[in-house]
Amino acid sequence: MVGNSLKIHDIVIGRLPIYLRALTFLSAEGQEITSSHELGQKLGISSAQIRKDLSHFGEFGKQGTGYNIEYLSQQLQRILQVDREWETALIGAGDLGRALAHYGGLRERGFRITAIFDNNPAKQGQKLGDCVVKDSARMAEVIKEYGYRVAIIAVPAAAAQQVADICVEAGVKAILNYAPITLSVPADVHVQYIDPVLHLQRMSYYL
Amino acid sequence: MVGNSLKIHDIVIGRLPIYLRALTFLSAEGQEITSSHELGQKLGISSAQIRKDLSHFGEFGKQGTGYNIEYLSQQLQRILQVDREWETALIGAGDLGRALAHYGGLRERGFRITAIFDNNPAKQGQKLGDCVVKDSARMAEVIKEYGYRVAIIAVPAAAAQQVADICVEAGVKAILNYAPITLSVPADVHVQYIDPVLHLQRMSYYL
DNA sequence: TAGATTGTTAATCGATTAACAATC
DNA sequence: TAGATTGTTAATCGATTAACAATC
Repeated sequence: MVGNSLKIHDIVIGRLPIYLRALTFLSAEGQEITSSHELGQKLGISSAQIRKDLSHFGEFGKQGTGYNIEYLSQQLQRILQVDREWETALIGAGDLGRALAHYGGLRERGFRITAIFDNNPAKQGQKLGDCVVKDSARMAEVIKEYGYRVAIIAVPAAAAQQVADICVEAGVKAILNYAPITLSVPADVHVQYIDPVLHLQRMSYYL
Repeated sequence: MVGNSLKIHDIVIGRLPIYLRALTFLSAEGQEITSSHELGQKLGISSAQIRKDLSHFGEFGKQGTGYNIEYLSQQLQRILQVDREWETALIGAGDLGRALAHYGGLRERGFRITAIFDNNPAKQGQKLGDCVVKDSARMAEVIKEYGYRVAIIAVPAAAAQQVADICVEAGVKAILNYAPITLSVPADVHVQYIDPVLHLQRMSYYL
């Protein structure tokens, strides 16, 4: 059955990119067909869970055969809205900003950094990846003019909330925040966090 | 009641570093006391959940008053085993490795990169943060000799599984993996993943 | 056909929350 | 005391899994 009207929970959405990543990997290896069992084995997820997750969005497999990798990839890309390229603003041109600007994996998977801001005059004018670093003072103006809806915050913790406020005010609806603080944003703005130390501390508990 | 014998679930462990981070932030602002309600407000987590999570490990608050921030911080650090410094090996001295090596936040919060490896001869011998980049060929030897139990993988996807295998064989028990693939490791080895694109794709679903 | 695998149901399991006695 | 907040219980809510008919 195609998408009954019950709300799909975010935890399900969170697994779709993992499935997509695994499918892309298999495809690159030349494989054409896979099964929920094989995918589950590789990802450490039960096959039932994978089938259940996918069933929220449609029927993508064939009984007895499994899933066509290319087709399922395309469907997941469509569902996740990464069958297009999202212009992404990057705030912060430090070491981390530099790494992100140079990372080709973003573009391959639906996101392209096309504007970079930093408040350090020494960085402004520098070329990083495809972009020239702009003054942070122009952030609101540029985000509004080009209609950026996705931003990556890679500035120190002390500046992150202020940067987020400017992004939100300018129309950004999705923020990937590398600063080690929880941001305060309106309910219609999505935030995801990356803080390596949280992950390390979670593991050191078990050591 | 202090730690009844039921297993504490990993999802609870995963929130403790977030609480610790918020407490450190409040402490830096000069605040001495907080409540589950205040913490929850700042983090977007219910106060009941915070109290429940903490109750797995002991009684850290006072009725009518709340929690002493310094005391609770210390207790969380002890529980998470970050009341010490974990020597951490970093594999990969590209842009990302460089950003990690320069990032002071790791050391402040319990993890210190004291060995860096790269298979590119041009990188070997370079100084990055406190370390000189070593040949990846020496990885197993160095990890064994100094007893590293924590490693950060910041190499391209194609090399990540092989690097993980070497780390595991040499005794590493906790891996933070930045490569966009799911690693295959023995059950007693913990892996955490950071892939910015997974987060971005999770948000673009809603745009 | 025989074997394999899907999509879905129902049962189980785990996580979250509301509520409140205890008490600072 | 009066007000506030903890730690804990019980109820609710959500997520996962086992099982299987359908069918390729």
